[in-house]
Formats: sequence, structure tokens, C-alpha cells
Amino acid sequence: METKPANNFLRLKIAEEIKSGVATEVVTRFPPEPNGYLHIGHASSICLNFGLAETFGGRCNLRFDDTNPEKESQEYIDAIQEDIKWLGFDWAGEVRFASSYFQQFYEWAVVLVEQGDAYVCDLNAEQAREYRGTLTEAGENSPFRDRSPEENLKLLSLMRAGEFAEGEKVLRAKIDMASPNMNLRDPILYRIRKVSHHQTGDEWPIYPTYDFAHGQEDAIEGVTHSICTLEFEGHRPLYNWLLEHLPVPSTPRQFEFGGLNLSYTITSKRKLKQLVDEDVVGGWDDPRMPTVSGMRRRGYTARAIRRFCEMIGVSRSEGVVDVAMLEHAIRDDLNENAPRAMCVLNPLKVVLTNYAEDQLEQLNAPCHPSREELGTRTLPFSRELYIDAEDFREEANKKFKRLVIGKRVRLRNAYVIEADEAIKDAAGNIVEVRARFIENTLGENPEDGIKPKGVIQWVSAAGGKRAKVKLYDRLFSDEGPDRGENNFLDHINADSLSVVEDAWIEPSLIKAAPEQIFQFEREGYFVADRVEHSEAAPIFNKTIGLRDTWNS
RNA sequence: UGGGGUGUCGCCAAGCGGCAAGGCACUGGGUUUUGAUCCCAGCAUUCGCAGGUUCGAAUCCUGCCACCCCAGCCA
Repeated sequence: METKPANNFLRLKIAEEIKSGVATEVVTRFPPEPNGYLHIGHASSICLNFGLAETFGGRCNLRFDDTNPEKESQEYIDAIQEDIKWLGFDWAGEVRFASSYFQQFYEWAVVLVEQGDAYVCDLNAEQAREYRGTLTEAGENSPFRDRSPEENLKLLSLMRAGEFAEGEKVLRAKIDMASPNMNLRDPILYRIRKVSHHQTGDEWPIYPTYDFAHGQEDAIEGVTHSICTLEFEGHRPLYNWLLEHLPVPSTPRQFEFGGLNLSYTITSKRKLKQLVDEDVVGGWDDPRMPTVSGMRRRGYTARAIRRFCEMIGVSRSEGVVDVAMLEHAIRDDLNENAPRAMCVLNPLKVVLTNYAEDQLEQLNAPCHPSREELGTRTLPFSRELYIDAEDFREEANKKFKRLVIGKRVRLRNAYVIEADEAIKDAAGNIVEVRARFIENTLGENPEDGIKPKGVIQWVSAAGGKRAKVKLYDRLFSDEGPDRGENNFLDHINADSLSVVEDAWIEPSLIKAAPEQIFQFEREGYFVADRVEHSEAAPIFNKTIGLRDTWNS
């Protein structure tokens, strides 16, 4: 099941570096900002970073990039850690926080100022934008650019002391306002934010920007390969500039790869948060969400997610992976590992007229068609039972391999039956089917040589139980919900959730533990809900249907 | 119209000068007490386009074209 890591440009690159001595060890890090829950795109990055560390015998840190307290919270910090552990990864040592390096960053800011490489600027946001120039025109130097180191030092300490209002001043690197790379036009290093921080409380009225934090965090932790997505490529010169101008303890290098995009899915924390805030879904862990916790609740396994990440590979081209690949990964895992059981979602009563009313047989059925070691379970069989209404027609053509009047069908793991009559209500709806069971057909074909047309699932009315089943489908009906002109909210699939209040389940399912996954035969894979399921009120979520190649 | 990237089958992706891996999807056929799984077969004379170098190019060179990213005191 576990596959050997496929080669990708980073693995090859690092292998070369180690061979040539450019690199002597591999230390990576996964650096989420705690401003939302992890999603499938993060899972891919996690697999990459932890995977690289593992294949090269190095280590991978978990570091919260918490430099913008306004959008962050402890809830996210806790959820992110749980998700990573659930995915099966262990970070090296303690969890790290950018915020625990704030004092060091400040001291380095002082170094920059003393070197004449940074200055305090009084331009407000709008003015700064005007001075920055455009993509095709050089920017202009800020009128505050030539303040003396002494003055800058004083101003910076006043900023740190909370003497200025938000937006009144910033600290900027003094690089080149005419650089064709916008990131080098005197980027902002510190801004004033008088908000308390989830880790440092009210200790700081100023917070470093991503650019002034990331490379230094990596350097402090001895990260050797700082892997990020393509949009940070233009920041690399700045990342390097800072490391070159600061007395940092090591020299990490940044590498970029193309992050994951999935069809029929959005992977934007901002938009995912909007779905949660506007109650479009039940929460970050709603089974329809592409979040790690949502997929977990949906019934996806960590193994399938990791396998999927291995399948799609890693490259520098930005594409859209077909969600069918993710679906294949989970089906592949569950087909192999999920015990089988029977559930009737849309019950139609069948009465076996030749089966004694007081008779109740206990049939035995394997839990898996090809893995004997998964054991067996007991299926009560009785005169009255339920099949799915979809599996019966009064008459049908040869292609319909289910129950038809005058024809036979195999009840999965039980007898072959033959239908005689459909009982209808006043409105003409079929409410019951009268049928007969064929003797001696347990594990055998009928002695008269007339074989059943097909096999259907069933549950005994006498021994079966009831359960609520939530049927999930894709959250979005459009292949690219937020691509181009699309507004993702316009493409919500109205049928992404439908609830079956009273499905019939075979009795063995009543003992299901939360998060236990089954294949309901001929239907798909279902998981006992992680939070709401109980023996008294069983609730199953549909993970994914079986592949269905039956057309017409 | 500045800079940085990317272009190999419908999708993802190997390939790194020697004659186009693999997976997903799809299409046939076989097995089957799940119309599932499994099995077998098919699926790029061609690598964005045009030139050039070479005995030989997806791989090297030149020039085009397309798409993505950068003008947050977000990350």
C-alpha cells in the first residue's frame, strides 16, 4: 500500500547537494500561520517537508508563523497540531513560534539601522504606495530615507515603546526603490499594531512582517531547505538580502514548488473561513470541507491522503489536479481495508411468503471478500426484510440485474429469492413485495438451474436497526469554483448534503465506534460520525460512493 | 511595454543528447454472491510554435507565442 517515494525535482536537487557536499544535512519546516484550519493543499506541503526530512535522515520543525495577531488564534494553533499528528507526522522537538523570536528580530532590526540598512519611514500606507512606483516605473525614495542611524535608532525605540499610533511609522529596509523586483523597493520590516498577541500578550506594539521574519526564523532553527510555494519566488532575493546583512547563525536557502490546486475545490483559507462564518457549512470540520479535519470527519484516512500526495508529485508547474485522483486514493485504501456491511437507504419491505413467521436464522458472512483475517459477522434472516426500492421493478429489460416480478435475485450472503407480486397503496405506490425464498441456496445456486439475475443488499426487519445516514456530495458544482470570473459562492452544490433519517442497518453496525469506516455493499464507504455518532443514535457519513460504471 | 516563473496524452507527472515511464480518467474483453474489486488489452510517430547545432534533440542554441506571480503597513 505504501509506495516508494517518487522522484521529484527537490529530492533530486537535495540528493545532488549532499553528494557534492553543498548540503550536509536536511532540516525543513512546516510554517503555517494560525489563521485557519489546514486543508488538502497544506497536507501536500506537509508530506513534502516531512517526507524530504525523512528520506534524507534529517528533521522537520513545526513552526507557527504568527506575525499577524489580528487574524490568528489559539483555536487554530491547537487544530493545526492535531491535524498534523493525525496525518501521521512528528515534528522535531517542541513546537516553535515566530513570536518566541520577537526579541531577537528586534535586535536585528537595530543592527540593520546601525548599519544604515534600514530606516523609519513616516509615509502612510497610501503615500508609500505612490512612492513605490509601478511594475514599469521605478519608485521614488521616501523623504525619510536619509535619516541618520542615530535618529532612526531613537525613532525605532519609540515605536517599540508604543509612542506612535498605528500606521504612523514603519521600519523599512533601505535597498533600491528602482529595483525591477517590487519586493526590493524598500520593503517594510515592522509595522505598528496595538493589538495583543495570542502568545506574547501586550508585550509588543510592533510586529515584524513576513519578510523580516521568515528567513531569520529559518536561520535560528538551522533550517537548511526552506520550502514554499511559487508565489514567494520574488521574495527570495529579499530573503537572501536579509540573511546577508544580518549576523544570523546559519544560512538557509529557499526553494519553491507549485502548490496544489484541486478541481471542484477551493483551497484558500480566506474563502474557507467565509464558508464557515456565513454558515454555508457546519464548521471547519464539516465533512464537505477540503480541510484535513473535514476530510477526516468525512471518512478519508490519513493513509489515503498521504498516498494521494505521493501520487500527484511535486513540480514547479502550476496545474489543477483532478479531484477524481483524490477519490481514487480513498477508494483504493478503503476497498482494501474497510469491513463490509449492509445498509438499506431507501427501504422497501419484502415478505417471503414461504418462510415461517416465527423463524429467525443466524447467517454468517465474511467481513471482507478477500481478507479472511477480518473475520465474519452474523446476519439475522427472517420472513420480513428490507431491500432498496431502487432494486425492485415490476418489469424491466435484461440489463436490470435486480429483482423483478417472476425473476430471481440473490440476497447478498443469503438466499436467492423470487418475486411474485407488488402490493400498492391507493396512490399506486409500491409498498411491499411478495416473494419466495428458494431452498438450499445458501452458498449454492438453485437446484433447478435457474440462476439469479444479480445480487442485492438487504436487512432483516426482525433483526435490523435504524440509523441516520448523511449523504455527501461535492460542495461545488463547478470545476473551478473560484477560477476566472467565478464567485465561489455562486457555485455551491445545493445537493451536497441529503439526510436519510431512517435507514436500515444490519445489527453488527450498531457496535460501530466513532470514526470506524465500512463499505456498505453496493453503495459506498461510510464512516460513523466522529462527533455525533452513538450506539443509541447511530449516524454514518458517506465518504464516497463505489465506482459506478453502470450506465443507462 | 519592468522583473520572476511555467509550457510533455483530457488531468497529474517522469525524462537532463541516443530514439516518449507511471498514475488518474476513458474505451474494449475476462473473472466475480458487491453493476465494486481484480485481470488483460487499447490510449502522445510526439514533447507550446518556428528556426538552428548534431550522425542523432522533449532534452543544447536563437527567436516567437501562451499562461501564472509581483505595485498589502497579509502570509
